[in-house]
Amino acid sequence: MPELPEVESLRQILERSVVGRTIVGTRIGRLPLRRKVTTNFGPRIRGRRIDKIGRRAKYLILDLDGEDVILVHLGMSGSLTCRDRDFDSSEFDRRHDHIEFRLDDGTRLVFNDPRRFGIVRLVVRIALPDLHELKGLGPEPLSEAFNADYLAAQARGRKVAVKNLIMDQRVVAGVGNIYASEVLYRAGVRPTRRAGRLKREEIVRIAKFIPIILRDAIDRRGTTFRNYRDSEGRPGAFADRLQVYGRAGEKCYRCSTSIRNVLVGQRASFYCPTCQK
DNA sequence: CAGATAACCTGCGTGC
DNA sequence: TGCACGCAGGTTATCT
Repeated sequence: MPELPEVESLRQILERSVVGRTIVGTRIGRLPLRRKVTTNFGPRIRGRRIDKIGRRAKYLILDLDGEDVILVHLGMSGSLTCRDRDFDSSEFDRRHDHIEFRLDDGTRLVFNDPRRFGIVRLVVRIALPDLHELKGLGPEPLSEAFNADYLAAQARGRKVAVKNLIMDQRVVAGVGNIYASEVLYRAGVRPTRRAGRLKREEIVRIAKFIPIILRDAIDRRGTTFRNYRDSEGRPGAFADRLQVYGRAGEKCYRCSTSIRNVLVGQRASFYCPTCQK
């Protein structure tokens, strides 16, 4: 269920805990996931050192020494957690633990995903840019490439609801359902507005708040709405900052109007009918 | 082509 | 308690 801030928080945790560690073995649980991991997975990564942890959109990229990288997507229900050496191995959950990476310091990195919408793929590094998963992704919302002019160009002539536009990974990579609602609340724009009908000033506000909200969420290690936990088992503190998501029927913190929940593109979308036009 | 919808899969909370 | 139902933070194939 993670969006960009949750994946980035995970990246930062792994950067501190597993970079420099060598994979000494793997254990396979249920599988398959949304895509095949690769053939010969275990033998191919045994003995490889994890050199770097990167991120692109909601994808995590574990850089190994040699030519391979491991691409990870958490889907709706995935998690990648560290288990230390005294974690009882009988607690390996064959139903939802799909892959366990055993590291040379005795810890284990476990990919768990009940709904199996996630992806773990071993690919060669040079193939990364052409990879089906990464190919069509839009700019990183925290990069210079994402700005008001760019967003205006993307919105021009489009009839989709603005919320769908900013959740479209080809337009901007990393915004999901929670942060889309939060961004539009801060920008004062209703989620149902047609993208092509937005005024320049509204586009400017949306483009401005996307990185602001995402950065704030990263600083707070993401959002725990239901049961999301970061890789160290801690809930994300951005939950306390949510202005509209999950607050249907509750009062807007700014004007006390009752927050509404409407379906936009089959997804729950929360907004304040007074603060958002 | 853009846009809308269905599908993928499982768990959990709710209401009867 | 049991059960049917709706809903979930994502992506993508397939329709119109």
